[in-house]
Amino acid sequence: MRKYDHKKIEKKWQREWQKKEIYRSKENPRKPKSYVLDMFPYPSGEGLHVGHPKGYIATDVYARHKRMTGHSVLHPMGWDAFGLPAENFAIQNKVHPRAAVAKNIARFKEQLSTIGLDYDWSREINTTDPSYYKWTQWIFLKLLEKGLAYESNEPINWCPKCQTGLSNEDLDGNACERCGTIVEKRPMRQWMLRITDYAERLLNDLSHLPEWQEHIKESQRNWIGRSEGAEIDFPLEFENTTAPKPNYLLLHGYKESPIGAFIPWLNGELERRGLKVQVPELPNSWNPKETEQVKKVLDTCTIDERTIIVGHSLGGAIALKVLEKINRPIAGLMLVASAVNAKFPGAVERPYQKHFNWDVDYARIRKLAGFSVILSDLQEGTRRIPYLKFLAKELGARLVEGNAEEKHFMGKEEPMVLNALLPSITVFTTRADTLFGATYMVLAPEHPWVRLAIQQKGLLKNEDEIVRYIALSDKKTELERITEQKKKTGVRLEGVEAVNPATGKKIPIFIADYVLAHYGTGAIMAVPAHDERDFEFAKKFKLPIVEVIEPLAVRTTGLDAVHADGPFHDRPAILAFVKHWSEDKYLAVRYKPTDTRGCVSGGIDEGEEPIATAQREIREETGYVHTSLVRKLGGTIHGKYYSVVRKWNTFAHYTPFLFTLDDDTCEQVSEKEKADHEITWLTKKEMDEFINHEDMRIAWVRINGRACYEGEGILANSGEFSGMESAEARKAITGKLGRAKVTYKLRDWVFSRQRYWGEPIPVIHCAKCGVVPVPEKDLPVKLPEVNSYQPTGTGHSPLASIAKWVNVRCPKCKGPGTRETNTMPQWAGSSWYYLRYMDPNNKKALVDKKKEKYWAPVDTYVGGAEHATRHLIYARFWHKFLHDIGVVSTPEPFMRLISVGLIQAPDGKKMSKRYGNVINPDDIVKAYGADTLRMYEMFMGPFTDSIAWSTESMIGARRFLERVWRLGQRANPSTTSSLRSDGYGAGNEERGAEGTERQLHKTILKVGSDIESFKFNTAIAAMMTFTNVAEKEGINKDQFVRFLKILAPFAPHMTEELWSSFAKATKDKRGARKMRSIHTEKWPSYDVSKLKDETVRIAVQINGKTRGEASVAADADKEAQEAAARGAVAARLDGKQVVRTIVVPGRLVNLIVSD
RNA sequence: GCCGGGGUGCUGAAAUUGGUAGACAGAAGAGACUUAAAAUCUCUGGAUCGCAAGAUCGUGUGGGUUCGACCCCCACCCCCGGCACCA
Repeated sequence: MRKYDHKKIEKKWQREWQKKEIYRSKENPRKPKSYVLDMFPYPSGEGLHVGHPKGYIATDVYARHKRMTGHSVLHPMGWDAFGLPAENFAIQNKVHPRAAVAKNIARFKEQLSTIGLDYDWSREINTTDPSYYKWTQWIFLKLLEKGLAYESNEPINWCPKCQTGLSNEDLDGNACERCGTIVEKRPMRQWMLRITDYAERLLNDLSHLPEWQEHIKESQRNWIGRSEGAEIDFPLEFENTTAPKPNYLLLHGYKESPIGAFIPWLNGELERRGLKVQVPELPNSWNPKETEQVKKVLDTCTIDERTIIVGHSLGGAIALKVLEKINRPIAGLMLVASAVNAKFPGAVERPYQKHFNWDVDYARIRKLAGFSVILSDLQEGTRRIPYLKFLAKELGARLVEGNAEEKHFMGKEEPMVLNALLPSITVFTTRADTLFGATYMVLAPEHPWVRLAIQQKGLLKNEDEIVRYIALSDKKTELERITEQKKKTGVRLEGVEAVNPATGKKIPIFIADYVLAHYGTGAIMAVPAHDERDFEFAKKFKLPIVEVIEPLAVRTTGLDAVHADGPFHDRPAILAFVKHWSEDKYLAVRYKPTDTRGCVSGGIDEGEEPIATAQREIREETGYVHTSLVRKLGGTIHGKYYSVVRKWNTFAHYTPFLFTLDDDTCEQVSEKEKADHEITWLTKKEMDEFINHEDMRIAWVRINGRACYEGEGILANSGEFSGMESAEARKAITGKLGRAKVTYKLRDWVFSRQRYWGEPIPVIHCAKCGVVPVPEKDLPVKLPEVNSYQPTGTGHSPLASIAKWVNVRCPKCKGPGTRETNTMPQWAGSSWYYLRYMDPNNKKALVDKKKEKYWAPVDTYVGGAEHATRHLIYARFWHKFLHDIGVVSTPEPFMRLISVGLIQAPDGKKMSKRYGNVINPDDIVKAYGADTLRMYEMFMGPFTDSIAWSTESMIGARRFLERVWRLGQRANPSTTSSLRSDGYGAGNEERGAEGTERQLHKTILKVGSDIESFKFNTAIAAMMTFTNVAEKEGINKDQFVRFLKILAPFAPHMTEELWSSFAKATKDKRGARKMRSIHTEKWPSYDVSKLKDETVRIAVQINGKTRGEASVAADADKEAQEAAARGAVAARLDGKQVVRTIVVPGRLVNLIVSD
C-alpha cells in the first residue's frame, strides 16, 4: 500500500478485532490484573461531541499498554440510562423512554466503535435492564434491613419544573442542577438513606486514597463539612408562672431496687423545685417480668397529660409499654440509656429477655408523647448506638449523647438527666470558649420548640407576631434568604427567657432566619462580640455586646516568628496610633529590623502609667512632643513573637490607644531610634494596606468604633476560665457545661423521585404491618407499563395511577397492601455498576465472590470532575455498606481517580447544541481518521486540563502519522526500492543506525512511564522526536517494528495495518505462521546501557551564568569535565582567577571567578 | 470570607522536581520542488540593542536563600475550581 488511507484501514481492523475477540477479559490467576474504568455515559439524544471520547481514548491507550505489559485487563463499558433526561426526551418526542434509550444507546455505541476503543462488549451493562436493577433493588432492601433506609416527612427540595424532590447533591446552590429552576421547600413523605452514618468514614478514608487528585478530595471534605464543637443546654424560664406544671413518673432499671442509681437524687431535685414526682418500686427487679411491672405502674400511679415519664435502662422499656397500654397523651417521655431489644442486630441476650415482648407500636407512642428524648452515655461504647438511633427515628425523639457521671448513668447524681428534663434549648457551637459572651439566643423559625410553645396558648405573649414571621420566612425562597443575607431580621419571643449556663444571667430568645433549621440543633447561642452575624443582629436589635476574648496574635513567619522551643517572657506594652493635627492622616511607623509596619509601640516601664508610656514612646520614636489622648482602643490585645533585640520569645500584652497630635513641635530623635524607625503620614486607606502585623491591625480596626473579633485569644470576663487560651478553654467549658459533639454539613440522601423512569423502590405498605420489604425472591419489581408517564406534580409518581400494579397482597399478613410508587434517583444504578462488570450475568448474586476478589478494586477510574460530590460520594457510601455486609472485599471502590479536562469549543465556550459550536467526532473520523482524532486528543495538552478544540492544530497529529507511514515504507525492504526517490537522504536501513537505536530505547522507556502517569502529551512528543531522529539517521525493519508497538495503543488501526504488512513479509521467508494482532504483542524492552548517549553536551557557566558548551564522554570524571569546560570558555577566563568549581556530572560545570 | 489548584513565547505546551528555560507541535516568515496550487522537504523563530561576534533583559509582581531558582522561603496581584448566614 503506497498511501496512508485511513478509510480503507480502520473499518477493516475494527471488524477483525471484534471477530477475534482480542479484547475479551478473563480472570487469569497467573497474571496481575488491571481494572480500568470509564464513568459510563448517560446516553442522551444529542449523541457524542468531540469532547466526550477524550477520557475513553485515554483509558483505551492505558488499557492497551497494560495488556501489552502482561496484565489481565478489565476495560468495560455500559449505560447509565435511568433518569430525567431520558424521560424528558421521551415525553418531548412522544416515544417510550425504553425505546428512546435503546435508540440512543445504539447511536452511542456506533460512535464509540468508530474510534477503535478496546471495550469488552460481552460485559456491557445497562442500569435500566431488569436483570441489572434487580440488584439495585436488592441493595436497597439490605439498606432497609440494616436501618439505613427510612421514610421521612421533613420538607425537602422540590423542583417545580422537573416536578420531583431532589437531594442536596442535586442542587447547584439553590437551583435544580439539571434545569436551573430555583427549588422550593416542600414537606412530603419520602425515602431517605442514612449516608450521614458514614460521614466520618467517608471523610477519614480519603486519606487512604493517595492516588486521587487533591481537588476532588477537597470537594468531598467541603461537602461532608465536619466541624467539632459542643452542645450546650440553655434552661428556659417563663414569665407566665400560672401555666400548668408537669409531674414526673420515674421508672428504675434492672437490679436497681430498692430504688437505685440517680432516681432518689432526681426525685429530690424535682421536689425541691415544687414539682410532683411518683417513684414506684417495680416488683422482682432481679427477675423482672414485663406484664408484672407494667401492671404495678398502671395500678399505683396516676398518669395524665402533664406527666413526663422517665425510664432508666430497663425502666425505659417499661415506659414504652406503659404508654402503649394507657393510650392517652402525656407531656413527654425520656429514656435514659434504654435497654436494648435482644432481637436487634448485634444486641446481647439478657436473662429477662424472655419475659418481655419487644413489639412496640412506635407510631402510636410517637403521637402520644408530647416530646421524647433519649439519653445515651458515650462511655458505653458504640454497641448500643444503632438501636438508640433506630428508637430515636421511630419515636421522633431527640438523641442526646454525652458522658454520664458513671457508666450507664449509674451515678448517684446525674445532672445530664436533670438538665434534659427541665425545659431547655440545646445549641451547637464550635466556640464554646465564647460562652460567657452569649447575650442572647436565636432559634431557626422552623425550630420544633417554637411550634410546641405556640400550641401552649398564653405561654408566649406575642404569638401573632411570631406566627407571622414564621409564615414569612416559610414563604421566602432559599434565594431570598441568601440575597437578603446582610439584612438581619427576627422576632423576640416575649414571655420566655433562657439562662446562660455559664453566667447564670437571663438572656432574650429570638427567632431569625439567619439560623438554619437543619444544621446543628437549629438553635445558636449568639455571641455578638465574637461573631460577625450575631454582631450585626445585636446592633440592629440593640442587644448587649460582651467581649470575652482578648485577641491574641502569634507571629509564625518572618524574623520575629516565635521560636518553637523557647519559653515566653511577659511584657506589658502599649500600641499608639496618632492622628495628624489638621489632616485626616495617621502616623505610620516601620520598625526596620523586623519590617514591622504599624504604629508606635513599646514596653511599659516599672511603675509607669500606660498613657505616659505611649506619650514617651511617641516622643522617642518620632520626636513629636504634644499629644492628647483621644481614647483607649478597646481592651487588651496580646501578641506572641520573638524579640530580635532580647533574643527570646515575648508574650506582649498591649493596651491600645488613639492620640491626636496637637502641633508639629518636634525634638531631636536619637540616632539609634532614627536608624530603627521610618516615619510617614498615611491616610486611612493607606494605613489599611500598610499595617502588616496582626496585633496592630486588630487595634487599628477599632478606630472606626466597636469591632467584632472572630479570632482566638485569651479569655476574659469568663469566671474561672479567664486567662485560658481559646483552645484550652473550649475543652474546659465543654467538659463542665456542655457535651462534645461533631456535626456535618452532609445531609441524608433523599432517595425518592416522583417520576416514572427509575427503579421502583421494592417495598409494600400494609395497613397492619406497616412498611414491608418485597421478598428477595420476588425481585426485580419491574417498572410497569403506564399510559402516561408525564409527571403528576402532586408528589406522587405516575406509577400511583396504575391500580393493578399498586394493589398487592402484603407479603407478611397476606392482607391488602399497596406498592411504593416512588422511584429511585438516577444516582442509584451508578452507585455500584463497577461491581457488575466483574460478573455481568450472574443470576444468583450481585457479583461472584471469587470474581470480585480477583478484579476489585477498580485500579484506574477516569471521568468528569463534576461528579466529585455526587456519584463519587454515593458510590463510596454504597461500597462501604456492601463491604460491611460482606459483599465486597475492599473498603474503597476506586484506587486511582483521574478527572478528564474538558474539551471546549474553538470559541472557548462550552461545547453545546445551544451555542451551535458542537464538533462531531464522526466528521473528524471521516475526514482525518480515528487514529488522528486519538493522537490529537492525547496530544492537545495535559490530560486533566481543559483546552479548546482546534481542528487546525489537529493537522500536526495527522502529519505525524503520515510520516510514520512513510518511515515504514522506508524500513521495509520489500518496498524500499520504490521509495528511494522521495527526497530522503541516504539511509542506514539495512543495519540500523546507532543513534536511532539509542533514541528508540529512550523512547520505549519514556512512552511506557508517561502512559502509566497519564502524561500522553509528552509520550507523543517523545515519539515525534524519535521519528525526527530516525528520519535523519535511518531506521531498519526491526527498529521500526519495535516503534510500531509503542505507538500501537495510540494509533491502533494504522499500526495494525503496518504490522500486518511486515508480518506478511516475515511469513514469506519463514513459511506459514499464525498472524497475531499487534495489540496482543509484548511491549518492547529497553536496555539501560542504551539510555545514555556516548558523548554528552554539558553547560559551562561562569558565576552561574551560562557562557558556553562543552562535549564530553558520558562517563568522563569530574576532572575531565572541568578541563573540557575550562577549554570551552578559555578566552573568558583570561586574566581571571577560578576560585571555586561546581561540577554536576553530565549536566554542567560552574566556574566561580574573581578578577 | 474559608479551602484547593494554577499563572512560562503569537498559540497548545515541555523542563529528569535546584542544574543549558521554551522540548514536541500549531500558526507565521524565507527557500527548494512544481506551469501553478496543495502536499512534501530545508531553514528561521522569547524580547531589546547590534552589520556581526556578542551584550542586556526574560517563567504574574516585589523581596530573600543559593555557586546556580519556573522549581525552595516571605509578602502581594490575577485566573480557575469547591464550600459559604454551616454557628
